[in-house]
Amino acid sequence: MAVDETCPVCRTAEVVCGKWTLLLVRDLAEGCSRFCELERSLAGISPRTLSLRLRALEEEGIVERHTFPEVPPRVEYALTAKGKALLPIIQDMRFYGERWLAADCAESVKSTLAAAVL
Amino acid sequence: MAVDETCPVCRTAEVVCGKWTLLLVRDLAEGCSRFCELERSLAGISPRTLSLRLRALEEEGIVERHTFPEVPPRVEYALTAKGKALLPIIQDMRFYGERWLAADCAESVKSTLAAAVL
DNA sequence: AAGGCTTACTTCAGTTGGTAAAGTAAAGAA
DNA sequence: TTCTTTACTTTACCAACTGAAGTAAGCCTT
Repeated sequence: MAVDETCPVCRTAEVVCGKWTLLLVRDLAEGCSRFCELERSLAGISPRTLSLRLRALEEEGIVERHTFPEVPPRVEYALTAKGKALLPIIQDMRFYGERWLAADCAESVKSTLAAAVL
Repeated sequence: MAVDETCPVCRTAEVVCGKWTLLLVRDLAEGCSRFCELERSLAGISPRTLSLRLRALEEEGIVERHTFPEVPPRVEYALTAKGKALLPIIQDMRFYGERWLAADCAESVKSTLAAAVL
């Protein structure tokens, strides 16, 4: 990616800015732990991307992977402490989305005005 | 992108998860306002990407653009209130980067252990 | 008068990252 | 014997990003 490694914001951006990464962390935090649960929860993700993302996050020490030698195979994923430490970012994103990116877009102007008043 | 529009985290992710977007917002917050300043600050960004990103952020109401009809041309960019509202996310990312992604990678294990102790 | 200077871009060809659809393995159930 | 389930991988394709170069516009030097 060739971004400045001395900047902590850049380092975090490299970890976090892949598509789906933060949504995946959120779902893991909310209790989804299996591949197909995550696949269903992240409607639209391709299994290839989910697989790549999980592997990358595992390498970075953000998720832990536990395999159970059963049939059909069972694999569970969980956040490490390093992964859970990302949750404040997600909480800020939730707040921002609620406050500034209203689901019905006509409201966004109103809320901008409301913000100016507050 | 086909992500769930009813989820505020997803809505924010769509705005924010382009490469460079958050770094650009950070630099705008820190006072960079002109195209070439941003280009220098975001070492490695292509002018095409910077241009596309600025336009997209302008459309989303995150950045304001002011052109001055001078020669050589001058264009200044600034964050709107909606743009400044992204700064807590960036602050969290800075904290995460400092705490969990140490510049000298050998330290990351140590800091994980330190975290477990705290 | 010719050419260089600066800023703020655009254009083009090429690489990287993500998607869609299908395939694989393994063993118990019908 | 074929069907099911889970957790993927494979292949081919498309969209986003990169790097290098080019453009416009007018003041400044030679």
